[in-house]
Amino acid sequence: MSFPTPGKPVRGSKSGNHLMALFDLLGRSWAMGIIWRLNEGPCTFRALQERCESISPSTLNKRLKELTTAALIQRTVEGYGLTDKGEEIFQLLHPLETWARTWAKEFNP
Amino acid sequence: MSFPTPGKPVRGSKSGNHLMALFDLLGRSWAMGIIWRLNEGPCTFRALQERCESISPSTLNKRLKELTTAALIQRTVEGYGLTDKGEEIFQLLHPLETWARTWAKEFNP
DNA sequence: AAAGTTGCTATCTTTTTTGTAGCATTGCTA
DNA sequence: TAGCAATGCTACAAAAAAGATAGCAACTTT
Repeated sequence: MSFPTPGKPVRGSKSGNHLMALFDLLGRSWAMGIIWRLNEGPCTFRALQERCESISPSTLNKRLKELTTAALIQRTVEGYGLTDKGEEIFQLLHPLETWARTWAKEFNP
Repeated sequence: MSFPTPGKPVRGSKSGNHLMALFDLLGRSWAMGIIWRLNEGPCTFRALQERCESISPSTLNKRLKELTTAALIQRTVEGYGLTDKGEEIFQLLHPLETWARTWAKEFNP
C-alpha cells in the first residue's frame, strides 16, 4: 500500500512537492467527503459509512488508514474523528460549499 | 462517459448535492493538479502534460473534458486555460499550499 | 446463552488510470 | 512543394483502484 507522503514521489511531482502530495491524498475517492462528514462529529465506522451514503467498507477502510497516517484523522473512544490538522483542512475546504452552490445554479438555473 | 453534475447522483450524494458533486469532480486523479498548473497561464495540451510531469494523454484528455464541461476550463487560441470560475476555484485551493508546507514539515522535520 | 453491533477482511467484478504507440492535421522550412 | 516537427489527440492492453457483497471475530447487550 502506498500513502502519499511529502518528500516522496506522488502524483504530480516526482520530488514529492508538498502540495502535490496533499492533492494526491485529497484527490482520492471519498477523501474530501469523509473529512466533510466527520466534521459533524466523531462516529463509528458503520455510522460513517452511512453518513457517506454509499461507500464500500474496503474503500472506507483504506481512506481512513491514509488519512490517519496523514494525521488528519484519529481514533478515540468516540470512534473516528478529525484531528486538529483535520479540522484545519475542513476549514480550508469550507469555502468550496458556497462556491459549489452558485456553480450548481448554472447547471440547474 | 459520466461527468459529475450537481443535481444528478454523484459519489457521496444520491441526490447530487452540489458540494459532493464538486468533490467528485475535483477528487479525480489530477483534477486539482491540472487546475493548479493551468494557473501559470494557458498552454497547449502537450505543454500541460509536461507541467504535470507524468500524466498520460488519455487521463489528461478525460480530465480536460470534465473540467471543460464543468466550466472551469476553456480552450482559446492560446490553448487550454482557466475560466473565471476556474480561477475562483484556484483561489479557493490556494490556501492549501501554505498548509501543506507546514504539514510536510511534520513528515520531514 | 442468544442476539445484536462493530470493525473490519476476503473475494470477485467493474471502473479508472497508466503506458505506450501512433495517426491525422497544421505549420513551417528547406 | 516535399519533408519534418509539433500538436492534439485516439487505440489498445495492462495494472491499479474502487465497488459490491458476504461474512467472521470480538465485544455488548439482553
